[in-house]
Amino acid sequence: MHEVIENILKRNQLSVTGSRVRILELFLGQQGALAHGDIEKRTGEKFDRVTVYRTLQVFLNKGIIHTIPTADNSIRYALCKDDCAGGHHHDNHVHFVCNECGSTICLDEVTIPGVKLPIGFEPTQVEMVISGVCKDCREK
Amino acid sequence: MHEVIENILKRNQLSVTGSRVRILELFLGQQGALAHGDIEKRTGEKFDRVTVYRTLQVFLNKGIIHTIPTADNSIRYALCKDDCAGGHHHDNHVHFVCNECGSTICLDEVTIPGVKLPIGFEPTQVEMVISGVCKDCREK
DNA sequence: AAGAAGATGCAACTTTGTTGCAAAATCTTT
DNA sequence: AAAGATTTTGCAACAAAGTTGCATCTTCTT
Repeated sequence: MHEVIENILKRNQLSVTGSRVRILELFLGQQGALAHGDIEKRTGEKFDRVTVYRTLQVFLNKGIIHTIPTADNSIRYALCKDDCAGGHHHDNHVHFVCNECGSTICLDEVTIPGVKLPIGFEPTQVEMVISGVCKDCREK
Repeated sequence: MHEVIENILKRNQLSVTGSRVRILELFLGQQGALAHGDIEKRTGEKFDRVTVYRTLQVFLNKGIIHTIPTADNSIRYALCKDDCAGGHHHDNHVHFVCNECGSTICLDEVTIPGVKLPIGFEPTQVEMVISGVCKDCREK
């Protein structure tokens, strides 16, 4: 596990530091997405709020994580699949937000269908967020 | 114009007040979506910040406007088409965010295609946001 | 092991959003 | 058209979220 994390960091020319390792651990340890607040809580407030902000910012710039749009105000972050290059990365899967448990899940296997835009509009990125009840909550 | 606005308000059992009229004017006077900040600026800070928040909240509850999810943190609001009933309204069109001019546009004529979710997931709402370059910016 | 480069924590601050309450505006009724 | 009931508004105070500068501490390089 720690091997994998060091790898991610080094591949992106990032130094291996406590907060970066811990935050990547969190992302790797679950399939869903994390909001800033989640991360603060789950690290046991071990790192400064500012450090978490800056770490996430760095990960975003490097394309290690991506943001997920939500209808409510909160930014969610999720790990990118390996082939996301810094900055412009391709994040063409559907995101699911569960209204019961609040978790956000990347449905990597569900590809976003194409749409035909009116003439003149030139798309560069497509996001699709589906909210409802997730598998785990349905089974309860 | 004012006729139309009064109509919207009365249809929703809302009293006709300065801020409500002005804010609806803004929405009707352009095709895109507005963030809270836009509204404050364009009203010339004539209304209290709190009033704007509360007005938007009321419009949301009545289904006069709807929110648009964005990957950055800002909530955008746009007018609903007439047939949105209070609370649960159907907002099944694609939203477009222009990276040049920053405007958010409802593509009412583009319907969100259906997707097949993995077993167990039960969707209640689907949002689709496409970013890129809008028609107006392309033509420049 | 030492120096350079980079990351962290702290403090102070800005921006964004919320709540309670008194004053003001709107609507209803006569 | 005015009085009273009901809503809405603005203010103040607060809470939460995010940012910046700077000194200190870590990490990386050689």
